[in-house]
Amino acid sequence: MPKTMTKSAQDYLKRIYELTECGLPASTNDLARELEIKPASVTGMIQKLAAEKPALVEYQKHQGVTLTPAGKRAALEVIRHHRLLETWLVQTLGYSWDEVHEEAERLEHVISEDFERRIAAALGNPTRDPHGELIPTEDLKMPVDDSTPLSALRPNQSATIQRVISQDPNLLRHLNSLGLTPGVQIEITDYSSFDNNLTVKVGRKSNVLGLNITTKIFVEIE
Amino acid sequence: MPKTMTKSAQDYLKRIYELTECGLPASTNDLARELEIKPASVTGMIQKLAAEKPALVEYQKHQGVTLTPAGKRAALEVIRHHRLLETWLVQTLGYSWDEVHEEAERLEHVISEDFERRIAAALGNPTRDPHGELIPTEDLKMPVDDSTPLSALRPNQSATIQRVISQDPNLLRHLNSLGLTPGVQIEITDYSSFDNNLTVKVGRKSNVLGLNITTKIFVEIE
DNA sequence: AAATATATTTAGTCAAGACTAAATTTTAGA
DNA sequence: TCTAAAATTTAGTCTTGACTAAATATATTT
Repeated sequence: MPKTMTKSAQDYLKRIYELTECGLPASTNDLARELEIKPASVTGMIQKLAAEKPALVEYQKHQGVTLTPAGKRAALEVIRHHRLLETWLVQTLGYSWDEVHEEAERLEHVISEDFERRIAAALGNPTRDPHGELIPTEDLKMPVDDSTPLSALRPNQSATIQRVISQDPNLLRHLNSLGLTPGVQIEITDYSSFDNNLTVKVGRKSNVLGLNITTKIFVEIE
Repeated sequence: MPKTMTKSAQDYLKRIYELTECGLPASTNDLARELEIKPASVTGMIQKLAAEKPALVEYQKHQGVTLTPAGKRAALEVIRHHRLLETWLVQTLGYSWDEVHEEAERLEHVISEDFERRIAAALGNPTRDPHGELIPTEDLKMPVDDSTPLSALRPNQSATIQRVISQDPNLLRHLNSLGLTPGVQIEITDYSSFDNNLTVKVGRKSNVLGLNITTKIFVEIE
């Protein structure tokens, strides 16, 4: 049996950041699901994070958690590490975008600020990672993203793929085989209001995509 | 006060490997000093390592520890990671040889075998790290080193520096400024039997070096 | 060989971060 | 509104890897 994996404060903060991006506090249950640990364990850790000298989270019993400014900075630091690492694994070591997540997930906690600056510089201070996710800046601000879900497009609209929200290797490989990766130009040629399927033209090939996929691809409309 | 730093089994095995390279078992006290923890803590961990399903260390009360074959493989794995990482930090990110140790010390525990293979390949499967230390091979054998301490040389002998045994950034920077780095050709021009100082010529410059330094530099005699 | 000094081990604590089971709160349904 | 379901928290346990203090074993010195 797999020995119980312990999560760092960094893991909690990163997940809380993700879960609260919509503006709502993160619930204990959601956090537990994301972190793959039991809700009771989450409650315990959250109480600790809220009690830190500069509190990292805002917490009221039964009301969920949000990040304090200090907690948000810590979260963005880890996310910046993660996304720079993914970019760098792809660019310099030939990883494909479906292989990088796990490796970055471990490295993100141990690299120094010096290392972070060196890879950022070596990569030319990229703004997006291989999935198209925005990389927090060195002063720990998250750039605003104004992309639209592909599912919102309709026939005759053209767009450029900005980001793909998935760490599932199978889906990523599938999308790669369809040519649906960040930076690629696409055109909508058909729409079925019955099942919400979109027909998307990439180059000279067309693919019919269901909602399950089109909500995970974000584009910039042209 | 600094919170108590916990060491992994990998740290123990690596230190035990280093301490037992001379052929003798490693003592509890020596290990405790290397790991910067208390001897009592070492005893506890060693007992656990000796009790693992395939034992990682051979241990008899009051007699010190040695590595079992399984423990030795684990140690060489970590050492390979460390040395490949140091090499790679220097070659691809512009670290200097006095800056790499700390970073590699953290990264060595979290990189995957895939990552290891990728950097090894990208570096052309190097045999030595930036300090000239031999890198264990992929099948986890430590190559034999036949170098001689510089302190053993006498006037009129020429040699090539193979390795420098130190992680002290100050000493490393000093040696770098003297041009005494792995690969460099040197010649002995003088020897003082009074204080064991050697005069070493590098290029057209000569430096008088004391025993404290000449025992840390290993060379191949020509 | 005795006596002290040094090294090592044992015993008992502590903190982190997980878990389970039970208690409690909140939310939703009738 | 009252009750059942779902979510959350509390209480108490476990494991890991440190620590201190005390006990014991080995080494050194005379």
